[in-house]
Amino acid sequence: MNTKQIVTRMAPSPTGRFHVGGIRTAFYNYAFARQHGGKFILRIEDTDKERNRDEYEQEIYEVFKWVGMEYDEVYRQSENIHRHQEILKQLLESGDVYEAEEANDGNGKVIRFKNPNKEITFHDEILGEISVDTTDLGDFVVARNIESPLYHLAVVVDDHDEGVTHVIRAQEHVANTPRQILLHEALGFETPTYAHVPFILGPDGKKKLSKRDTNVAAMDYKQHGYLPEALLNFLSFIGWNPGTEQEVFSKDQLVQVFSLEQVQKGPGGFNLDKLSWLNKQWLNTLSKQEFRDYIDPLFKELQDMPIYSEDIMVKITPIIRERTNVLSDVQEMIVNGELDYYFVNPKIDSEKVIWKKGTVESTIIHLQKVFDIITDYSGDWNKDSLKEVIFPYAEEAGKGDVLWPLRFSLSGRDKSPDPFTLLEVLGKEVVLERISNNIESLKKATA
RNA sequence: GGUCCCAUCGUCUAAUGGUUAGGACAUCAGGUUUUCAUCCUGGAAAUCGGGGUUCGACUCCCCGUGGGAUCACCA
Repeated sequence: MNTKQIVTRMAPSPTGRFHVGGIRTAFYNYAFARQHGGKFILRIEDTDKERNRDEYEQEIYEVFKWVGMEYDEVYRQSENIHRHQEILKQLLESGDVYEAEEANDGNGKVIRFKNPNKEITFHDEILGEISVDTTDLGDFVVARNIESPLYHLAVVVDDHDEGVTHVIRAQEHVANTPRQILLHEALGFETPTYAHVPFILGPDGKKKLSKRDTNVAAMDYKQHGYLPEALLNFLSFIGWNPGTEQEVFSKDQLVQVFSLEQVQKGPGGFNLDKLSWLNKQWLNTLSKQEFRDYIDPLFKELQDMPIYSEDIMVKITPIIRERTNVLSDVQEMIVNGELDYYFVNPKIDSEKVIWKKGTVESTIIHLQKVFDIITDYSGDWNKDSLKEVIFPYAEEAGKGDVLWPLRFSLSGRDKSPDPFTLLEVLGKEVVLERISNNIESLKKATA
C-alpha cells in the first residue's frame, strides 16, 4: 500500500544527560528502520538556547557510538530555523496562526494556532485508537514571535521535510500528538504513523525512571563496566519481547526480530539483577584477551607494586572471570582483599583452619601428610594431576578434614577457589612454605 | 481537577476465547570431588476487585480501585 521508504528518527534535546530510556527509544527507531531497509535519523532538538549545553550534545553522539547505533543522517534543529520561520509566515498569511494580543505572563505578544476545535482520532501502533477533542487544547502557542518558532511547529516541519514516516517516541508525547496532527493538517502535510512506547519505571517499580534516580545517565553504564550489548539487550526487553524463550540477543538479532506490535502498552520496571545477569552472559562471549582488557584498568595501581606479578595475574584471570558479573564485582574483590593471597602469604586464623569436628592434632597430621605428598611429587604442576595424588588420601581421611585445612592454609579465607586450583596458581615453593608455616603455628597454639 | 493512557508470579514478560497460565532474573532445596563461584536438577510464586457477554474468559464490554502522562512563551 505504501512503497515509500521508511524513515524514523530520534530527537533528543541536549538539555540534560542522555538517559538509558533514551537508548531504548532510539533503538526501537533504529531497529524498525534497519529491519525495513529504511533510514534512521538523529536530530538534535536544540532550539532552547537557554538550556542547551554542548557537553550534553557531545554525550548524545558518544552514546550512539558506544551502543553502535549508526544513523544515516544527523541534523541540528537550529539549522532549520529559516525554514521554520518561512512556514510560520505562510501560516500567518493563511490565517492558521495569529499574533495574540495577550500573553500568559504579560511578556509581550505570542503567536497562537487557530484551533479548529475538532475531534482528532489517530491510530497508535502500540496503543491503538486514541481520540481527543482538541477544543480543550485552546489556541496553543506555536512561536514566541515571528522569529522564534517553538517545539510543536519545529517538529512538524522537520519530520515532514526529512520524510519521517514513523514517529516512535516516549509515551509522554501522546498528549502532544493531537496538536501536531492539527499542524500537519493545516500545512497539508501527510501525518506520520505514531507509536508511543511505554515508560521505564525506576527500581521501585512505581515512578517513572527520572533524572533524579541514580544511574540513569546512559554513559554511566559504560563507566560502571556494563557491556553495550548487555545494556541494549536488557533495555530492549523492557516493554517488548520477541515471544520466544530466548533471552540473549545481539544487536543484529534484535533488529531482525523486533516488531512494534509486540511492544506492550504498560510501563516496565528497571531490574538491575537481570541486567547484571545479562552482562555476565555477554561477558562470557569475550575472548581471554578481551576480558583481560576489561578488568585491566582496575589493576593499574597494583601493577606498580613490588608484590604484583604478571605471571600470577595471567593465572588468576580465569578465576576472577568466573566470579564476575559486572566490573564492580572485581572492584569489590580488590577492595575486600579477596585477591591478596595470590600475591602475598596470608595471615592464618589458627582456629578457622580446623574443619568442623576436627582437632588441632588431626589437622596437623593431615597437613603434614599433604605436605609430604607434594614434596615428593615431581609430575606436571597442574591442578588435575595434583588432585590425583592428593585426593586418595583425602577420601580416606575425610575430605573436609584434609581439604579444608589445605585450602585455608593457602588462602587464609573462608571463601576461595578450590585447593587444587590454588595449588596450581601458587606454585610448589609457595605452597610448601605456606603449609609448613601453618603447621608451625598450629603446633605453637597447642604448646 | 479536565483530558488521555495503563494493570499476569517479588521483577522483566509469554499466552490476541479453550494451556496443568509458559519462560527469564531473583529466591528456596538438592546435586556437581570441603568453602565461595560456575554449572545442573527440582520447588514455591501471578491473571487488582465487582458485574456482565459466551458452552467457555488473562483475553471482549461496563463500573470501581490503583498507577501514570499531560494540561508552558521546554522539548
